[in-house]
Amino acid sequence: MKAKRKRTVGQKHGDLRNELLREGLKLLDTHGIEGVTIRGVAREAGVAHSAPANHFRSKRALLTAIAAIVFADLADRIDSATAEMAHHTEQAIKAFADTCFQFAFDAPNRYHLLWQRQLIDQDDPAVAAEMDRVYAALLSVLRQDRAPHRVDIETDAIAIWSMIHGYISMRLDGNLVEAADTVTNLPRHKAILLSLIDGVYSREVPTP
Amino acid sequence: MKAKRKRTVGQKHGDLRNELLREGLKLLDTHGIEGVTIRGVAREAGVAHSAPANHFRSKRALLTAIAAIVFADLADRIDSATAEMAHHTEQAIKAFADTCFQFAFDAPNRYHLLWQRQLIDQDDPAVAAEMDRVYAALLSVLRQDRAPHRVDIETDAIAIWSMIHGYISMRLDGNLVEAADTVTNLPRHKAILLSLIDGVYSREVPTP
DNA sequence: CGAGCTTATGGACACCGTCCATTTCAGAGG
DNA sequence: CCTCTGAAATGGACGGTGTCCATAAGCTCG
Repeated sequence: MKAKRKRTVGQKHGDLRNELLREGLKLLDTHGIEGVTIRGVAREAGVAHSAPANHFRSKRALLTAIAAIVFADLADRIDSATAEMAHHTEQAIKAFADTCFQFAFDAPNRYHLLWQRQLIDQDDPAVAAEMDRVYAALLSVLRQDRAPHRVDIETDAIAIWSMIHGYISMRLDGNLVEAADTVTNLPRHKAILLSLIDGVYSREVPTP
Repeated sequence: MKAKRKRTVGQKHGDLRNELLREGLKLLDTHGIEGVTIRGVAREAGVAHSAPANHFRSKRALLTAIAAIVFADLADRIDSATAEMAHHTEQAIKAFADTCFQFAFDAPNRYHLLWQRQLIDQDDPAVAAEMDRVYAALLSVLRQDRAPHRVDIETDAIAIWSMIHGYISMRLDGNLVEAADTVTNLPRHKAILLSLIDGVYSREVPTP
């Protein structure tokens, strides 16, 4: 019966893989994406510089594994936030957007990592699964309590996600906005964006 | 009178600085942002690995100079595209958005570089000036032919830019969209986005 | 107990950005 | 004309990185 048993955790170090991931998240938060390095996480974990190679075949694989954790966290938050609003579509959309805002502004480095195709493998099964959970949550919110005269749900999802992600990116990267603006006007901007999303949700079908 | 004269161009190499920038743009297009390296541009230009140090104090300075060129190109395109529509606000907004789409999908690496705060110095005078030109073009478009019952122009600008930049980022990074979708549906998505922008432009004032 | 596999180690290599001393050379001033 | 100066280019060095390699250590199971 132990034939298919999971590998025993207690090798030399015990649980180095997760230890490396934890240190990677710490470095990500404190020193940015550029601060996450194979030798760095090894150093923080107190092992040789080449030890991580046994758990991650490349730096890309390490960052991908970290991104999967971050994605799962985001998906969890979105799920629980929208679940409370399951029967109120408009509130659920707001909850979805607000969860994204909160997450991105609380941990900008984590949010950034998720979309860096150059650095992570978005086709990785774990990453793709968690990304699908986020997308599925948005679709699920849009699916319920739906007016009959709308365009298809995917189109609404693309539009809403464009606005949410675009505003977050603009704020995190400082695009086209004065620096003074970025701190003081966050609540106002959030309200505007949410009203915009309302507009998307209740607009007519565009002429094709 | 020659005391304040500009430095003669014909030093040893003649025009190494611009040569390095040209090679940098080539590497950016062909090998992505990660492919642009000080030693790389020096190699392509046929000079010593430390020669660029005389013209760019750091890699950040090199990438910033490249970004300034790219920004200027984008601003030029936007200016000429919107100038033709100077008396038709709705068409001008579409022209602005379409120019951004075209630019980003034609040269994704260049577009990406513009917003990488980690890599370039957005407070650099040249970069900031060109970024302001883009923002000014959007504001100028919104300023003319304006209905009286709107929110302030900056708010509209933020909303419109969020959608344009968000949609581009989503497409370039493959966010939440199936790969098959990304190629086939571009014209459709563009139409949808433009109709969304119309919605922003003609919406009512949100409750503050 | 010993075989075998996984894991950890330390060294090596090729890059990279940056700093440094040195050399080269165009142009200014005597 | 000739020297002098200072910017530009060179080559070497250092520390850091990702990746590969041979080796050693430790656990599991036959």
